[in-house]
Amino acid sequence: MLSIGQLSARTGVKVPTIRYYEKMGLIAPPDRSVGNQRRYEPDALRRLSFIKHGRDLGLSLEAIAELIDLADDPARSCADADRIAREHLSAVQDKIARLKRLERELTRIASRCTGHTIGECYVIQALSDHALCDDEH
Amino acid sequence: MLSIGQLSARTGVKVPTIRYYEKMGLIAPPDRSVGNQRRYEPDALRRLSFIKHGRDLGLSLEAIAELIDLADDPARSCADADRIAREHLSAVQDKIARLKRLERELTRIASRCTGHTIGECYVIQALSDHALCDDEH
DNA sequence: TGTAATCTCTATAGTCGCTATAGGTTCAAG
DNA sequence: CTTGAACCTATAGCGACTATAGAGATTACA
Repeated sequence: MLSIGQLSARTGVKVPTIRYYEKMGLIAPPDRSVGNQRRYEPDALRRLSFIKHGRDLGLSLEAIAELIDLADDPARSCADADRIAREHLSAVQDKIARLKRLERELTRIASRCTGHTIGECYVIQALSDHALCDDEH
Repeated sequence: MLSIGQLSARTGVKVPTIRYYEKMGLIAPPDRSVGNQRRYEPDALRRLSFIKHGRDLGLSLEAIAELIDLADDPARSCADADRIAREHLSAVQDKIARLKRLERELTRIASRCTGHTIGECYVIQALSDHALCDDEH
């Protein structure tokens, strides 16, 4: 039996976050000690690690909840889990593409700075005038 | 004189967002019509476009507020504006690097799916077992 | 002038995924 | 038995909006 602090230390998920996951229905409410403190079965380690792993990969709690449902029923088709992963992958790829455009734009803006006064500052000028941009954003 | 709806249409910033920016102190409270509706000078177009442009580049409202302060005082050194842009640039670059690692991992996970049942699903297995991952995240 | 459609007003609550705080209780070690 | 750490609940805050409700203003047209 683990206290919430031990569970936290072993999974790297902070204590208030574990309680938050419980409230959100991602982990089952555990048994309590006589003094009303949470006591977890070792099994909780696996489930919480699953959640943390998904979060580290950037999945939403909603997506993770869906995957937990799936994982609990090994007979079901894998297609849904696959779909969730692929949808997330394409969201990540979109984000990368957008950030790369921003990176180009910011590099261009920052590199033109002549180091003098605001009146001549390219950063400010570029923000004031969209026409100075390389592409649409 | 522009109504808030006209200002919104011309800048692409939604009406409630304009009011939100006003409450946050990013734009000055405009004059009002007899019936208490906001009426903007054409000048507001420039300021709001500046804000929108910064947001599109991913700057925080705080950073934008700082830049507005700078822009209003053309005699000051450009160094601060340059610093803000460069700091943001390196945050963007960090984000790109992290997302690329996720992309690799997700691609790997999703591509191994055999299309059968959850019991064999690599997506679920990978989430359950960190040891299946290629790198730390 | 009337009326209808659209626009605008304020205030408040919700979004996401936590994190922080306050004020109290329980536990484990010495 | 005492101390100090860990734990409890409930609530508020973060950033940057978005949505809703219920009321009032403006505009276009007949």
